[in-house]
Amino acid sequence: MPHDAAISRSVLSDQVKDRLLQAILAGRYPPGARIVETRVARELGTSQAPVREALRDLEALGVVETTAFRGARVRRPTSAELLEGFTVRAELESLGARLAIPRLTDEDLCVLAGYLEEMRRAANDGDVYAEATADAAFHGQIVALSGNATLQRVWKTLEPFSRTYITMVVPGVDRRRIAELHAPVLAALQMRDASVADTVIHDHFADTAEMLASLWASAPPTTPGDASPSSVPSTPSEASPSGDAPPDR
Amino acid sequence: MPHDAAISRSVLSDQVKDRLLQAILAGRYPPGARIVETRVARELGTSQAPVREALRDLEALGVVETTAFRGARVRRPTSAELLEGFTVRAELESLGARLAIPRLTDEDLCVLAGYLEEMRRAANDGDVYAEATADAAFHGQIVALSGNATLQRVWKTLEPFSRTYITMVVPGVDRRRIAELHAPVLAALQMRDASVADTVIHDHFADTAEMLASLWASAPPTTPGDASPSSVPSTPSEASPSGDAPPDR
DNA sequence: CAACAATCGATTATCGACAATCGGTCGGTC
DNA sequence: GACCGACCGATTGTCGATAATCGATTGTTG
Repeated sequence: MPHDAAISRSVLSDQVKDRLLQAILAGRYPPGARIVETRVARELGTSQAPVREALRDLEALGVVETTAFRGARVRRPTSAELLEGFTVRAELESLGARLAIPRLTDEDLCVLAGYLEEMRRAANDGDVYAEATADAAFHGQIVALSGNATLQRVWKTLEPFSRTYITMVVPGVDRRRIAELHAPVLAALQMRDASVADTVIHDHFADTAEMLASLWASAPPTTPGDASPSSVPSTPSEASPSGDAPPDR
Repeated sequence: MPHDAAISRSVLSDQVKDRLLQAILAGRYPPGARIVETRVARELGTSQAPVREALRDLEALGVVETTAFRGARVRRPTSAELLEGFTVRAELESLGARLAIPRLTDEDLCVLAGYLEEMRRAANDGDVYAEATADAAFHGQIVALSGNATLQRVWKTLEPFSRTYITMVVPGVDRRRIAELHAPVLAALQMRDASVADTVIHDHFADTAEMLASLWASAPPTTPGDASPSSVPSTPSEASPSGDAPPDR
């Protein structure tokens, strides 16, 4: 009953969107890289139209940024912008928790605990992608359990934006520590204490922000010669990460 | 030049988007009405593509709802959904105020006061559209002054959704009273007291919600009998001008 | 008469082609 | 030699046409 996003995959635009998002999350198309409609269309064997729509969707998600007649490029949020995102997410998710708590069933809590367990496992195995997915699922589940569809809608436009860059911009972080940051949140929900949950969620984001900030102190993500040196190689296209002017070829 | 929303209007999709949004806000295309791409394209003398993109944008704004292969229709949020939106907005805008207060200049406060004055004037003149615009500007200014671009982005995806239905679904409300609901918010900002602002903003939305709820008690917007069929009789000559009689009355 | 399958009209999703626009380069002028 | 304006290649924005899909209708069968 809950799963509704499995069928109707016959819409090309959606498939293209997923492929592109996956490629961005995987590190191809690093921040600042340009995404050319016609080229993607050729590569995927489709027409320009589905790619175009996919890019529009990605723009709504805040993953890419498009300018009229100048095309789309992967957003390169400044560290300040990422922290901003945390501030907003803390507010939204603590609202979500507050609304969810009176409605929580034991089953819901089991699901959340399962995501946390999955995060730990993935962190131990070094499976960055799986961990990011479980992380997103954990936070998303809290918002979903709030029963507030509008909150859910707003949150969904915000989440991929932060997940993208947490996954790739910060290669040196201790993933196990990130996983453990979620434990107090789960605990607060298990106690069904809204006030504690509120505090703990704000702390969660503050801690994460602090962790990122300390990393940036040594390897700021906005300086040239920056991010993801290891994960860029695959595509034939250029995508020189530094200055925003990668003159093609 | 600071004004950036005047130029680059050569993009048809944007023009179509504005036209459609305006038409929806004006009451043509009442909630639940279907919007047919090809028909709109014919009416506006464009191709299907720009209309399609415009609809995608409107969907991102939450104004319309599209299903694959079944097209787009104007969202008809339930009263519960609208209240949900208020809950979220209260949280976002109180965050905005908290962030804005340490940065507020006297000039900023004058601008806000100006919007409030404009609301009062419009409410007295019975200019519903102008009042809704000033209302949106007031709230938007608070969020803008927060200096948090992400917050602003998220808020912008939420606001038209509310505004649409406040403007049109609630014809009988006392607009002057709504305008006055903003006074305490301005006062709190003038005192630069974040805690008071937080309380007052939550109250503002709670009051608005209560006002709407009491109106719905007499004329609930979701009752059966108003469903789309009768009201959208595909009259080939579209949209009888000036208040194309929304279903109920 | 009810249930079901094939068909039809309407509309969306996709395609391939074309025009509009951008950034940059090359040549000309002072 | 520096500044300015017209071409150039590349890419996006728009178009018209076609294929794919949906909902309803109609005809058939028990």
